[in-house]
Amino acid sequence: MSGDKPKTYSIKELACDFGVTPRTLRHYEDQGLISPERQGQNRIYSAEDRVRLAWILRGKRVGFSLSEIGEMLDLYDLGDGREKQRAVTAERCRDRIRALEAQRDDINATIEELQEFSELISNLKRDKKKGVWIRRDTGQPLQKYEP
Amino acid sequence: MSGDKPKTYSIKELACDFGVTPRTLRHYEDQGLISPERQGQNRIYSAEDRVRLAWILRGKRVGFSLSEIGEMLDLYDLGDGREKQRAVTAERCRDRIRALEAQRDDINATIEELQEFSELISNLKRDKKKGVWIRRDTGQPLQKYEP
DNA sequence: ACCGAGGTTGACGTTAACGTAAACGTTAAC
DNA sequence: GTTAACGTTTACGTTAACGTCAACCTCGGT
Repeated sequence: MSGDKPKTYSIKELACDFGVTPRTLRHYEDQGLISPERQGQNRIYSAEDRVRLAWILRGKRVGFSLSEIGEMLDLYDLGDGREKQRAVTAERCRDRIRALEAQRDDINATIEELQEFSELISNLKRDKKKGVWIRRDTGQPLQKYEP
Repeated sequence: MSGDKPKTYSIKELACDFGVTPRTLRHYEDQGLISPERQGQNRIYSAEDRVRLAWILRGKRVGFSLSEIGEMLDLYDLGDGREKQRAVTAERCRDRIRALEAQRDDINATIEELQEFSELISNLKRDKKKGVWIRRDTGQPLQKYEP
């Protein structure tokens, strides 16, 4: 009735859906990040695999290595479920969060500096007499890094 | 009076100040990211070099490659200062900003998911009868990824 | 004179994350 | 039946960002 054909994907389908190559997916499998089912030899990817892959790729975009991503995915598998183990898992989770927050701060700082700089050079003009660059807003001449 | 000894740094000083190795600094120099002065053979790093290095390392932390960082540093040197060139520079700047903002969104999404998950496993408890995990808050059993 | 602590330049090694190519099997189309 | 389009495994190649090591200089101290 409802779950007749849960929609699966071939390796190439899934790959170009996400803008990567089949080789990449096989590589992720070698690293234990995804384990699609098989029809004979061929890999069959499920909707869950899609979600996992999305996670992996976002992990990559924010700068994690494959093994780090592997660890994080392992967290989702909850280990053996013992209390202690779960406490460790939760703590690792929070570590990651802290690292990500620090990274976000870095990004914000970088954005700000780029923003300032972009505005600076957009507002720059030439003082014909002195042959020097000055800022249209403050009228100040350019300090460091004069061209 | 004011600028007597503008404070310089040896390679090792600067390196451990930033928690990297001298080799790393030489490598960055090979890639054209910093060009310290020389006293004979020895490298002498200035305060400006320090700032540059800080920029480089933050660039790394947010996931840029050395060559990308190189391009960004080149931006600061303003090319030859021609109008067109400066327009290009400013646009590239804004491109970078957009990329960084996208990355920040990714980070935020990842943080949120980790947060949710961390809370989930902290609130998890065992249903002795059924031998299954349920959530302390909702009372719901665990769905996907059961251990 | 000698040593150790710092510096230098090669140059080769390593790791991660794939790319690329070879050699092969399967299925659908012509 | 053969060609094309897909898949498979195995294995070597590549790039980035350094690590590591050798072989050397040079300076202040004892």
